Amino acid sequence: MTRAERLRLSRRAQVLDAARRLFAEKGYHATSIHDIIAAADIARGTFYLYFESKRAIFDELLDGFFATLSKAVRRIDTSPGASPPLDQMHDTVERIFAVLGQERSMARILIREAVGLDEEFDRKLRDFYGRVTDLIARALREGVAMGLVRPCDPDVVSWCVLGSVKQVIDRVFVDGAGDQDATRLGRELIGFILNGVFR
Amino acid sequence: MTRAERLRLSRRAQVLDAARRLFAEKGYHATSIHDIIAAADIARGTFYLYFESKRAIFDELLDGFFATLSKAVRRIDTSPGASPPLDQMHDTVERIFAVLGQERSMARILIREAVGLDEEFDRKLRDFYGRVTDLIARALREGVAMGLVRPCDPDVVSWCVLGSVKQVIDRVFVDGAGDQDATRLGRELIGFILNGVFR
Amino acid sequence: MTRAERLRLSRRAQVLDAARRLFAEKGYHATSIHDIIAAADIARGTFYLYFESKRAIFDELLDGFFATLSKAVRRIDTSPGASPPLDQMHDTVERIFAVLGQERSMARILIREAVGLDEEFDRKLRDFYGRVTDLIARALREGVAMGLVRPCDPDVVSWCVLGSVKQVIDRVFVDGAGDQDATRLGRELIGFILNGVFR
Amino acid sequence: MTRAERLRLSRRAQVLDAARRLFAEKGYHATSIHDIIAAADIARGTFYLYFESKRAIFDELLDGFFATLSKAVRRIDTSPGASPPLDQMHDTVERIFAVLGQERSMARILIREAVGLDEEFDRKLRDFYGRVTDLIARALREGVAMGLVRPCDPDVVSWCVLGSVKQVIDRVFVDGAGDQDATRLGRELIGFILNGVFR
DNA sequence: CATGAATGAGTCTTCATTCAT
DNA sequence: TATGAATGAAGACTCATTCAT
Repeated sequence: MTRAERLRLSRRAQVLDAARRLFAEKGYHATSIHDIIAAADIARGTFYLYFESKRAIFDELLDGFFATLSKAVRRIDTSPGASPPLDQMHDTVERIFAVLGQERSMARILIREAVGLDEEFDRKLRDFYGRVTDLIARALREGVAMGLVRPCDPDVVSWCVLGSVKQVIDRVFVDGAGDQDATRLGRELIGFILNGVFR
Repeated sequence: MTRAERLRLSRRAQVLDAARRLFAEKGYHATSIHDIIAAADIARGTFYLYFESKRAIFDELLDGFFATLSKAVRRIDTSPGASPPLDQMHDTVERIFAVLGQERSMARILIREAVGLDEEFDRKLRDFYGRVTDLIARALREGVAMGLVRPCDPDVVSWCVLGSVKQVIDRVFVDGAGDQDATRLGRELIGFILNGVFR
Repeated sequence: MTRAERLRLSRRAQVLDAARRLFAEKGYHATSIHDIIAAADIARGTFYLYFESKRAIFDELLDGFFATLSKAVRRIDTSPGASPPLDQMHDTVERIFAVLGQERSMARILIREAVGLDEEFDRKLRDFYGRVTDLIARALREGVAMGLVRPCDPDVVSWCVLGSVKQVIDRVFVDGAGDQDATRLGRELIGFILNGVFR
Repeated sequence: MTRAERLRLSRRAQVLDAARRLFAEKGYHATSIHDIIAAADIARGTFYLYFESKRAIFDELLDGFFATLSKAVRRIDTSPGASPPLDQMHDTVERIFAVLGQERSMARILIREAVGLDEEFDRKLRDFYGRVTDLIARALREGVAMGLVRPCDPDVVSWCVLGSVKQVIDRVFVDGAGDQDATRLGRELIGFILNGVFR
């Protein structure tokens, strides 16, 4: 990598950083290009050298975060040698919480700012969450087949699972409801998902 | 009520209707006053005769829907003569689904467009959902005391319950995932909330 | 005069009154028809029953005040039996001050609000002040002829006289510089006009 | 100064120029941003690049003119070696007339358009004229002490002096009463101020 | 006479994007 | 690459005036 390329990359990162902070803080619409270039300390034209538009930079932030999150969410491995499904579930939840805890701005952007922005973004969100619920539903189907999971509509239940996770994230990482212990939260969450509220 | 008053009301309703449809369709920001008055077939000034601003009309729509929804959500009555808690739960879910089914635009506005609009709206949403989770958490505490509900953190679990409901609503009434049978959905949802996924 | 006519007149007066107060207080542009009808406690349409437009009511106020003021300003009578010119001058100044003292709102409107409103008003003001300076210039010419007034350009000096009077009015009746004794002010003013500043 | 800076300055000047001309011609309220940008041949946004608002540009014009005028008005120097007070007075009047003669638009704006615009502008005018009358009153007091000026209320007389000057300016530079010889006008004006009308 | 709902031209201002240097 | 001056479409909102009742 040449020096120029490295500079270019750092410039990009610098702008992305400023944008992420601002989008999380003020929201997409309330953040102007002016805000971003002021925070990144670059000229107006320079912004458009690295990004096509305001939308594009938001897009990139979101896509990057989808990728990060996707890595945290793994399909449950039910092959003989794998660790117990419950442990895998736990690990996924912990990985998700770890990512969100480190990138609260992105958590906020994902949960608050990207919602209802426009059709394109709505589609992206739907796709991402769709991939997640597909994983969950598939796991549920396997679970049912194995007799571990009670008979249910795996699709509807997968939405419930996703909704539970999202709402906990919203309260904890976006609203910032107290500085909760992520491990305990994960245990409560998984406890609910597995057992519901009944004794 | 005089004829003039009736006219006035219908005018308001006419504008509110157009605004609701547009906000749901295109989102808050993408909907301009121009769009609203064109859809309502009134003059620019007439809009401001009935509403203070674009924000104000959105506010009114949202507040009205909060009121409607609030009526659907009732505290679970555990006094001797009351019907079984489970039935009450079912009824609440059915009432919510009924309201949302009839007012899909408002469902969309609530779930998509009002999220992350600005601090004022965020506060409103937080307040509304806060009231709902308070009701749920209180019911859980009573349930625990009565030995019906397994020991858990009622707050976290109340978020999970809310999240489950919201996500199902999102998929069904906003994305419009097939024309699902509301009663069946309610049963699946409640099944999950009560029992989780475990057999 | 019929009862209806009397009512009509009082209505007019009521509106004129409100308008005068508001124009003096907030200025022509900052005063809206809404302000006027609210203050006069009449309906929007009623305003246009009595006055053609916002401009028209301002016009009427100004014209009325021109008439009142014009009555206060009298040509100096140099015929044999008349009272001394100096006394006449004094009397005119006192009459002007009396009118302005009673109608401070109109004083303010005349000096502040009517200036630079539009060409039509500028012309009206020019005409009024022109009539006044004509009177003054004519008196000066007679004075020169009689050997009372020093040789000078009567036009320029008439402007100076008018300017002196206007500025004193501005300071005293518009800015309200202390509650000055009108008689003393008049004496100082006339003293200056007659003798200038030299000993 | 870089080329860019020079360009920037000339742009500003170009806009200021157009605005000055328009404000003088049509008045503050009748001049729209549209008029200004059309006259200056710039885009709407460009205007706001250089000026915060319509008010701000008017402000700047007025402040600049106050500064120019203030330089023309000098305190009368009565120290031993100074030129005769009368000559100094003459010089000040000539300087004022010279400035106004060259900037008729600003003369009109000062005398007509800035009057009664709003409280802020009224205050500015009052301050400026207040500084002028303070200078005059102080000179008068010294004159009285030196036995040159007849005993009088220096404040009231200072208003008269200001009023005389303003009215002459109004007639000559704003209404444009003939192409008067400024020197002669100055002499007539000073003659009046010093001696009044009496022989 | 009185009303006040309705009108719509007109205003100021913002801001994402372009492009000559 | 980097700059930032320039652009102009688009936005929300005001208010004098009209007219059907």
